[in-house]
Amino acid sequence: TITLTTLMKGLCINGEVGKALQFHGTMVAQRFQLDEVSYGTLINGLCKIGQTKAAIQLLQKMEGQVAKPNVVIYNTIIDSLCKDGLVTEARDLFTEIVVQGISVDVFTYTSLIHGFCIMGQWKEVTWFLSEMILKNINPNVYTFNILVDALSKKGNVKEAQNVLAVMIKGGQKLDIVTYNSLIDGYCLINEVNKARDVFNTMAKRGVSANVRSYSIMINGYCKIKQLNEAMSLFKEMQCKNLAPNTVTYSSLIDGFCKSGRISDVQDLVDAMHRRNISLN
RNA sequence: AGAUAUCAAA
Repeated sequence: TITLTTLMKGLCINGEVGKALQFHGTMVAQRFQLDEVSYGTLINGLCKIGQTKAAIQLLQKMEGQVAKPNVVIYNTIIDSLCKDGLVTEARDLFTEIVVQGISVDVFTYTSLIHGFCIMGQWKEVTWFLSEMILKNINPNVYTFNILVDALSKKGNVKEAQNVLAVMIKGGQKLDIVTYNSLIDGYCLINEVNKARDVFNTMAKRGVSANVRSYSIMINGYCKIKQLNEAMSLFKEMQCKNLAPNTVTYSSLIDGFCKSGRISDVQDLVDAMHRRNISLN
């Protein structure tokens, strides 16, 4: 079963969810018992290609099986519903499984909180946050990062900073995603110098910038037309063996275009070709 | 030894 599940996961990663399902069908026809992890793999495969409906159908098929849906499978579906913006449906499913006696966990709450953040439903965000804490399911770095990101995107970096303070007080280490989210928050309100401070502090705290951190900073500088600073970070990242990607180049190209520096744009496009970075 | 949650351009 483990071997077959690994194989199906491989097919899903390759974008061949259809083949994985076919394979599963063949197994079932031969009366081979698949377990909940196998079903979880397929359900996740469907969810990740935007087929939440089909995933739910597969979940319903499980209900008459020996392999019963577990919390991981429900978490997968709840997350997918949230990402589709169907937070009401996600919450209904959550209520239903709690009634069924399934022990929900930090994944369940984190997905729901993310969903309500995306929808801007802050009342629900705080509700689920307090509920999980009451149930002694402690928010982890993923949960906190979602809050930092959502507040930053809203332009509320002050509140985002408060979340960082809570994390530190609770002994939760900040990671690269925490910093990237906050840096982006400052860039979005055009406080690029503040963003740079956070970027520098992060290194001092032993968290090294990744390609995304550089892309965020470069984009911030491009948006305020500080192309020299953008280019200097662009060079710096490459000294650190961080390879700029399509997103990094897009920010730079956009910045140079808007400043009418077409020959610099040409150089960037040439560099992309040389490095086999796909243009989109 | 196998399945689920967080961050960047347009």
